[in-house]
Amino acid sequence: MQAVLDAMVEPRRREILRLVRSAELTAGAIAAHFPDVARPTVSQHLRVLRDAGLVSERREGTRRFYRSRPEAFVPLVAFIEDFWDQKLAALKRVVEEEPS
Amino acid sequence: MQAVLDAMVEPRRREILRLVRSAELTAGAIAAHFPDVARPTVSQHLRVLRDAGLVSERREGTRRFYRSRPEAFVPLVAFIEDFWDQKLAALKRVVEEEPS
DNA sequence: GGCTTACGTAGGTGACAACTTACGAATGAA
DNA sequence: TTCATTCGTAAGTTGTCACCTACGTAAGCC
Repeated sequence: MQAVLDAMVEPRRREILRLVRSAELTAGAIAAHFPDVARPTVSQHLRVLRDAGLVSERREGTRRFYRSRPEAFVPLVAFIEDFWDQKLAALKRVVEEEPS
Repeated sequence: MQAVLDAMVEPRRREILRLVRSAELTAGAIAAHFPDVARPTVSQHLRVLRDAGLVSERREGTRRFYRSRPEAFVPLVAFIEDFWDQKLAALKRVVEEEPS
């Protein structure tokens, strides 16, 4: 989960995730969406995303296709859902112990 | 959402969130859970969490009580859920266009 | 074999963030 | 008012991360 958060905290990496969430794109196509950033930088972003499991890589000749792996979000969502549960439990305790 | 991620990416800040998710704690009580970190550092972490809306602050005399605000996770969860939806939609398209 | 295309890796730079010690502000008690 | 308690703020240091340019690798084409 640390790796997932490290990857997600960078705005450009989140933008990359949005690009490949419904379509498989090559590294070049992805880089083309960031004219203000050099291509090797995008390569590094893709590596971080891949190491975090947030995207998968498929090689075809010299090209590499990337697409999102939403499964990687599961631990993060579990972490957050824990908060909702605990909050509700705490609220319940308060209500029961202090009837208005 | 950027502020929420910036706050969450720090392991100690996530630990603080866990501490105050089911109980209201003072800054001192929270700092006591991190013997290897100076108290002002915890103060700074609390500020980041507060600015992100992840915790609320209540002052009582010289003490300040903190507790978690799970509502702050909503935009992040919405972002992630978008991926599940798009993934399902993409899968549906593939299935319909390429009947086994 | 040479050349092009597509992409990653290496190494160095600048900015930012987490940490520290020292100090300040505000409340409460003697 | 003086002192202690509780906590935040200020300022400086260090490590990490995003970025760049230069180079390396691997596949396809002439």
